[in-house]
Amino acid sequence: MVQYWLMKSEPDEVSVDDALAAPKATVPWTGVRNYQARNFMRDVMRIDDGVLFYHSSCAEPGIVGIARVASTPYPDPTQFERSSPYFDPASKQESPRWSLVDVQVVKKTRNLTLPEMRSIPGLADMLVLKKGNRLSITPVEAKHWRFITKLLGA
DNA sequence: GCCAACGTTGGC
DNA sequence: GCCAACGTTGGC
Repeated sequence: MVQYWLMKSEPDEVSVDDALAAPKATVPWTGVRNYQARNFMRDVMRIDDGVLFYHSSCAEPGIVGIARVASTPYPDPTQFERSSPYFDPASKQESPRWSLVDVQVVKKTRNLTLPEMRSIPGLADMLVLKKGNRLSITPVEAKHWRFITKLLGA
């Protein structure tokens, strides 16, 4: 069964435009260092799951594109790169701690901003809007996916 | 830059 | 296993 996700990226690191410019509009979702988010990628996601591409930690946080899960999980290479900010000295090649999936942008949309999302009653119970939420990957209910993709004409 | 909220670490 | 201290996220 296809599931839906919201995945946060800091546009200073990888924006939706950066992803679109990549080969096949596909980027490895590097840098996740939270176990819950990792478990979603490693254990739950399937190829073709729907993804809301979200810009965080920026001037106008919001959903900026529709994407899809484009690979099965594999070890995040940055955990082994000594020069990377995501280097994890405790992770071993033979038992990698951090996994990721590839994400392919299907369509860039207008920015459905965080304030606009908060203003829509039908979206109020989205996990990403819950107070104190810091999780960079959250599951999205089918009703929310349908509402948002329709709203964005995607 | 501030700070609320939450996750992780490590001593005990 | 508890929990204080610390670090990070991310909106504002």
